[in-house]
Amino acid sequence: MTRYYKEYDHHLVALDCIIFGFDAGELKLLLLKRKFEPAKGEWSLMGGFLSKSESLDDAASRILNQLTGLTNIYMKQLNAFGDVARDPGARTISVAYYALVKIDDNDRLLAETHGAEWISINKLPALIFDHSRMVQKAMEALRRRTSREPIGFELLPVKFTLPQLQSLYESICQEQLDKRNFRKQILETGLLVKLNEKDKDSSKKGAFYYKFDHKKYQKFAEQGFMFQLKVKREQLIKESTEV
Amino acid sequence: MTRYYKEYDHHLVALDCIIFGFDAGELKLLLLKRKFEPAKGEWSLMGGFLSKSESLDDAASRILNQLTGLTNIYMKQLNAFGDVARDPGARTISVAYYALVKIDDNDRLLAETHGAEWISINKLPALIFDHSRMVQKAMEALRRRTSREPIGFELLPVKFTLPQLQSLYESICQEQLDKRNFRKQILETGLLVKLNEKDKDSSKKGAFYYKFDHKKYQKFAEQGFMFQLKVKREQLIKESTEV
DNA sequence: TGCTTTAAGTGTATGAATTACACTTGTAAT
DNA sequence: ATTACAAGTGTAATTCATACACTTAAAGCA
Repeated sequence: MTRYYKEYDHHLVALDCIIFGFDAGELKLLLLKRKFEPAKGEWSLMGGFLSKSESLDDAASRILNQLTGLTNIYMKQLNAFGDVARDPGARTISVAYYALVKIDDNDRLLAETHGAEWISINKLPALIFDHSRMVQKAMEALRRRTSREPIGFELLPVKFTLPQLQSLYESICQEQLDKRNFRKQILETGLLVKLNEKDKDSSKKGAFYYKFDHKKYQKFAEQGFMFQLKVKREQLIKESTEV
Repeated sequence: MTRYYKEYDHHLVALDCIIFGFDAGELKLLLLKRKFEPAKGEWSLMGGFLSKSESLDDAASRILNQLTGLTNIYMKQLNAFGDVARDPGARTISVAYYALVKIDDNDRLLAETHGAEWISINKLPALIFDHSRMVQKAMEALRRRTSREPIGFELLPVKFTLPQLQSLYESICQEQLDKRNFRKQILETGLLVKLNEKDKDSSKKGAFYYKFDHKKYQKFAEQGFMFQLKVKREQLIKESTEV
């Protein structure tokens, strides 16, 4: 395999995962305290190194799985970060991925055994290296993508209520939405199926559960149609410094 | 520097540049015939390898400069490509960048000495490895970004006419635009300055030259305002499969 | 039992933005 | 002087985004 290009430098390639979850009305990140030097004990994203035999995507999935036990998770590459001194341990290129997971109690347990914690996006501690910048970029990417694709559902349980969904969108956009306009818009897509069952936890009246119609969405997407939630325009414009 | 992480694999890291230009009413890419094995003689993006002492961004700029002699070019990271067998020469991670350049005759000359050619986006040859996929993604990124930021100007001479600008946008969006609506929209931004001079090449009447008001845009951008050209919405939605 | 409390759920009217559309103008060439 | 060609110009119709307030269902408690 390595017959060519012999004369060029070789580099460590890391993967870092920005893992988003939604719980108790808050958008959260799964962070951990670093267990090794350098910067041992400081808050960090979950990361790991690329090995010869795996693709970037595979490596990112493996690393997410190590921490959460989860597979088949919505994951997208964010960006490669390659400043010379970004990691004081060694020259390292890091490819960041963001993941959207449904927080549930099993995963919560596994994460805890790794010393990981779900921390609200509004209360993030300082992170090592350039991890805060990665998080910043991931938030922007998430916002832009959410407005074009129904990825919010990746962060909610299979059954969810409209108030929950709205609250999720509000967390992502960092902005209050009008209840009636939100419901009109989201139901207009025809991608939500109303269930004959209510969530009684958050109110006496109870809110109907809905589920997302993945099959229908699939069909639409294939035909070139895509979901687009219209958040106030200025919001998107502000966030659009990145591709 | 390399005290930590000793036990992990090291990798070749390449940079590949998708170089966009606009000429004769067509959006073009600067491509070259590969001068070395493997895949010698086949069409390829301009690329090179990352060295220990430079950041990804610096390396991408260096590589663009090698081919075109240009500096201070609009360049953005697109994505990292890391399939195990993407380059048959060796396991290589490639970070792709796209660049927007103003094609002019000097650069054209330099590029030619490297065996590079400007080729219309509509007549692209087969490219080596995963370069076609990179180009595909770059087109999508360009489209999305163009609708939010006035980067079209990076592809035109300092002085340009509105018909030229419209033609550029049409090439990028792959769609006909209405002349009156386009002019209204673009002039409404207040970012174009009309010059007292006409381009007579393309018509007897001649079209007034305009230039882009970078300073004014800068001020707007700092205040959170950003240019947004409204291409037909479906267009953008279709293209939004990537971040 | 009925009164209170709480969040869920519902429709319309106004203004803004997008779209569609056709004729006139300026100039060079004949 | 006439022709040919692209540049340049405005308005009306429609669609979309926004703002906004009351009713309903059910639990808890007097």
